[in-house]
Order: sequence, then C-alpha cells, then structure tokens
Amino acid sequence: MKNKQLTNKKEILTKNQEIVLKLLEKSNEPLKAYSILFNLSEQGVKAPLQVYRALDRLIEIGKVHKIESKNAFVACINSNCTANSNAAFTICEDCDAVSEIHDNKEILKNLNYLANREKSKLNKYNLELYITCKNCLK
Amino acid sequence: MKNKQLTNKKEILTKNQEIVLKLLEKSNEPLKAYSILFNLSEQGVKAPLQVYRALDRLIEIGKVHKIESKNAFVACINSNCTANSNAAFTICEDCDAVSEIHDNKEILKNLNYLANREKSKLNKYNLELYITCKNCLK
DNA sequence: TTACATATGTAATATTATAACATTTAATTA
DNA sequence: TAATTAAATGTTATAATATTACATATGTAA
Ligand SMILES: [Zn+2]
Ligand SMILES: [Zn+2]
Ligand SMILES: [Zn+2]
Ligand SMILES: [Zn+2]
Repeated sequence: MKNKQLTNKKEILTKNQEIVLKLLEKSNEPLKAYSILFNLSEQGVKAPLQVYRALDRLIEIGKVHKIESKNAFVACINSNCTANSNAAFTICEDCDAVSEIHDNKEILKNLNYLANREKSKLNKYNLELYITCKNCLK
Repeated sequence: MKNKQLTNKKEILTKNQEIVLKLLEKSNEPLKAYSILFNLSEQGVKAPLQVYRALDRLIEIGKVHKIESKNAFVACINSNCTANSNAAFTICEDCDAVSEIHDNKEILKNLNYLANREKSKLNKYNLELYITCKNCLK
C-alpha cells in the first residue's frame, strides 16, 4: 500500500504541497513565495507557479495562512483553523516576529456580532495586530 | 491669504495628495494604485510613484486605508481613524462591496486584551471581515 | 480500455511596488 | 532680502509579486 488510507481526503498532499508545507513548518518566520521558490530549487521546484499552486491548496485546506500585509506565508499552528479558515496574528513592528493567536473564540463572537448587526453573514476573517512584543518592550 | 491657517499641519495636502484623495472619496469602491494612476493621467499624474507617494502620506495621516487582501485603497469615512490608524472592513465575497466599520470600540477593547495577555502593546490593527452582505443574502 | 479530472511543467506576461537620481518648490534663517 | 535647507515632484529603470495560457503527465471511474 503506497499511501495509507486517510479518512479526510483533504489531508493527502501532493509532492509539491508536502515540501512547501515542510519548509514553512520548520521556518520560524513567515516566508515569501519567491523565498520558498529559491529554498526549494534543489528539490525540483523551479517555477513560481509550483509554489503558488501549492500555497493556494494549503491555504484552502487551512494548513497555511497568508499574512496579507506582508505578502508572506506561515504554517498554521492552530488545529482549529482547518475548519474555518479564520486567522489572527500579532506582528511586532520592531522585530517583525509574527505569531498566530490560538484562543480566539472571544474574537469570533465579537466579529459575528458586528456582521450580524449589519444583517450580513460572516464567512471568515483576517486579523493582523501590529504590536510591540514582550521582548521589544524591555 | 492663499492657504487658510490650519491648526493641524497634517491636514494641509499637496496637489497630488489632494487629487488622489478626491478620487478615492468620490469612488464607491476601493481603487488599485494603477487604476488611480490611469484615472488621473489627465491631471498630470503620470508615474506610479506619484500615486504611491500620495497614498503613503494619506495613509500615514489616516485619511486613506489600504485593504491589504485586495491591494486596494479607500478613503476613510471614520473621523476617528486619523488618530489611531486602526481600520476594520467588511468585504462581501459575492459582490465585492467593501465598507468600513464605524463603531469599533468593542473590537479595540478585545484586541487590547489579547495583546496585553501576551504582555505586548497593541499599536494598531487591520481587520478584514469576509462576509455575505445583506443584499447578496437575499 | 476510454473518458475525465487532477496535478505538473514551462514560458511568457501581468500586476504591484520601490530604488536611484535630477529638479523644483516651499520654508527657514542669516 | 539672499542664502540655506528641507520637502515635494518628476522621470527612468527595475524589483518583487502573481497569473495566464497551453502542453504534458498522472490518477480514477465507468
Ligand atoms: Zn491557523
Ligand atoms: Zn519584537
Ligand atoms: Zn477609517
Ligand atoms: Zn454582497
């Protein structure tokens, strides 16, 4: 048996998706698409499209998020995102450190309220908090 | 007296800033930088830099916001943004309508809480709510 | 097998944004 | 006022980000 049977088809990744995700997971900062491309050139990734296509899919299934204000990509560390595509990040304006916010039930509740107030339906959200982080405040 | 005296120096706009802001204010949707450029070509705006420089400044003083996930720009409709650079938007996934959220005190309170929880200081935030709007829900 | 959908490869090109440097205009100050 | 400095503008080129279009390959279902 080549590929073990998975209950969730979404979790079967193709080769390109796999190596892009691996790279993002071992990176400690968001990576840009062309940086991913250069990093993976020895693994057969030779064109922007290979990267963008893999990223598109990974984002679609919630394994990767795009930090819109940075045009950069991070692996998701919050198992819950897979379900709803929501994401919330803090971005330190001093040291550029980016981290995903885990416990965001309260946020979601508020945002749902905001959307409902205008009689519209919230599908997903993107939240970027620009902060000065603990270390940089010292 | 050519220019009336203003208490807040920030509100004196240069020619390019003025015409870019005017265009955004009369537009009913976010505009992309190159769309602004083409729109203003007859008014002497001939190079991307003229647009980007004006936008940078307008964003800095809170008169314009960038919708990061669309690389597009809108005039601020919330007098309060000038002070804090915060912005929150709803974006309809069906009809692309974008609108700025006015009353966001509650959001700010929540986000401050999130930042404080991690012992960091919130400087500003960018929030994009992807919704299905009132009209498109019908 | 055939038919279909999905994934991949490749080249070209579109879109968004900035760097570098020259010139002009406005604001300060000697 | 003239001289000095700072801010804004103009212009060209180029960098960085992302997509289109089309050819080929691979996997799946009938
Ligand atoms: Zn996540
Ligand atoms: Zn920091
Ligand atoms: Zn605003
Ligand atoms: Zn709509």
